[in-house]
Amino acid sequence: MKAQFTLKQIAKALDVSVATVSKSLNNSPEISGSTRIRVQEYAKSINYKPNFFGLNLKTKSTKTIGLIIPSVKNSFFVKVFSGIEKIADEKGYSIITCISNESLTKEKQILHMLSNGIVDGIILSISAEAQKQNEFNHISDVVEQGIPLVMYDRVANEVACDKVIVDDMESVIFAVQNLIDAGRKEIALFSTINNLSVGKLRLKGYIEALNNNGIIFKEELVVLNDSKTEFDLNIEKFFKTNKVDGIVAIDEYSSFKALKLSLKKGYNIPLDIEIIGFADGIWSNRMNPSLSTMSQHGEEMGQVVAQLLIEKLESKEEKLFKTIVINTELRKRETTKK
Amino acid sequence: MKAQFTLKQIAKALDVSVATVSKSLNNSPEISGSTRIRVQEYAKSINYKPNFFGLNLKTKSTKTIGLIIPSVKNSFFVKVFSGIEKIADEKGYSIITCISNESLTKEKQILHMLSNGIVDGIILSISAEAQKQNEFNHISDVVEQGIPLVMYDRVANEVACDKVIVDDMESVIFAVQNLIDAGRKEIALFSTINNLSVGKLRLKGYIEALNNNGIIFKEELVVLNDSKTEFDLNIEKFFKTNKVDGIVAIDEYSSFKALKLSLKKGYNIPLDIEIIGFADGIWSNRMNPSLSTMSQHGEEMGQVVAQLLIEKLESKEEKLFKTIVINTELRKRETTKK
DNA sequence: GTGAAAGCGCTAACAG
DNA sequence: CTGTTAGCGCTTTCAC
Repeated sequence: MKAQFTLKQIAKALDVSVATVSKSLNNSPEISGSTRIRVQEYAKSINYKPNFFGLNLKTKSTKTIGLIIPSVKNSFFVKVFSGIEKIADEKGYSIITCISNESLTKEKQILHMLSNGIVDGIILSISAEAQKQNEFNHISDVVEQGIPLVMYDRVANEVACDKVIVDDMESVIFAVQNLIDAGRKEIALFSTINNLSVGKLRLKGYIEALNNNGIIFKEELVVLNDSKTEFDLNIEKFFKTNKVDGIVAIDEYSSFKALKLSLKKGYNIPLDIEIIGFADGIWSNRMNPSLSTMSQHGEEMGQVVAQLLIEKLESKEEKLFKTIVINTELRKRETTKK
Repeated sequence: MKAQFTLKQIAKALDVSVATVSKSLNNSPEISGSTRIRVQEYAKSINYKPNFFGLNLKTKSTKTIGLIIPSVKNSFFVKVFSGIEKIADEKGYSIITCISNESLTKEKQILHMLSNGIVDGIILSISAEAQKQNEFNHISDVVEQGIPLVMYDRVANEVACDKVIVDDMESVIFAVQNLIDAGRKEIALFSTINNLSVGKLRLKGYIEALNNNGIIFKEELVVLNDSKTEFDLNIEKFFKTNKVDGIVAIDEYSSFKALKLSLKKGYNIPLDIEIIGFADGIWSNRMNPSLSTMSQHGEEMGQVVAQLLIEKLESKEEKLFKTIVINTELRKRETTKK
């Protein structure tokens, strides 16, 4: 790579000092109009760009945010990413994106890598493995080191920091209540994320909703798994042995399985059975029939997360940690009745 | 943010010089075993991390790659990203991800931002706007500045650099031939990406395939658009006035529209009509019926792209520019006959 | 074996 | 108004 131009080179070319060049380019009033313009024009003509490292070594702020995503296979995270990127861009921040791939080891590596001064702050959603093993010290370490950190969606109470979450429990209560109000009696719950905090909260919501309506919880109507392969087996069995008139599926994978297998079983949707899933809106719309979902407002969540972090970065005062809850919303499509 | 530990602090704490600390941490043989170990252990105990900027100001290499994605709404790019990230991670590189949102202005900004030394090399797929306006000077500038750059999927012949593309024309020839071989006579082509080079190549493939089989090209069987809203209008009209027995849809959006509207029209798929799309595999599978697609191997493409760039970064010699073509593959699902 | 010193590109306090 | 100087955190050459 050819060397970039430096202040020194400009200074020599124009026969002024480095300081003069620096000040001119920064529009310092100390410098006379004429030299300022002369320097600026020359800099422009050679396409001068201040070196990122020289710059930051001094100023300490990099205007860069580290983002850790558990998986890009999950379209929710892609949406959140998109929201974060939007705000970051507006505020002049760049994003270094890292994928933990649900691995604890990888998550630790990334966090270590990001805490060398390359980013001003970090945005993080916890990997499945870390949640399963309840290990969060690597995250607390970063916080204690003084790097502003915001957790989203998958958070850990054990870590003292800002958080942005979805009203997981309430969202499922709402979904189940909706089916009950539509006259449904036998409502199943599907999940492939029972290892995640959000999965557990959503299950709680299901139980609560049944309780609220005096409906007895039936173990056989609940298919809870950590993995897709396991789920695939159980769900086939489920449809063979059970007859239900409503399904709430609390993650993307189980949502589409619910739809596919209901069709396969010959159910008329939404007459015989109504389904409410948790899944990407665009794709839910593309289905036949289109799938009703609890929208988690992924993009909005990303925007809120980014705003929260940037606020923190740009205000000096140590504020207390906030937890912001994003409300979900039922998007009725063709798998529920009007 | 609390200050990171620095060499200076370690030096003071251990009552040695900064140079000694630096050398010890870098395992220089100049330093005696005992001090080396003493320094290393102390550094570890305080969780010392070398400052990114101090480091790079001297060495120049950042082990960071800049990635420019036109849109994350397109799952193909998300897959490519995932492949790039995988290889980068393996080779110890970080990724700075930027989204141009199909905007030329944004693309220019990003490129400018990335060429200040923060990244060792750049990976880029051109925005729709740049392709439409045939403006690539901002990209050539970067290349001329000496920053290694690899373009993927949406490339410009005007820019001299490494490229990774898909066999767009051949893939459509293959898809159309497949339908013809299955006895289909009236084959439509749907596109919402007629502004992109890949869209034009795919259209060419369609025409070529018809030619190869002595079938006359009928303008009315082709729905070509730049935008989704425009396409939505035209496609409704299309299904009202035409009867076809095969569809090749060359982008994700038109693929699912083809499926949805064929079902709506009451076609029996794949008996009355066969459909081959270009779309994300996972979601194609989740459809009812599942959609047959030309798989573009997004993840593999990403891996190839990353490998190509990193190879370039790590070899001194100026190699000639390569163009690597990734072969597509027909994934038969339920919208084509066995 | 260890340390002093220069320098990477930039900013900023201070002198002139 | 302009220039000198020091210093950010690190590596590296060269003395000691």
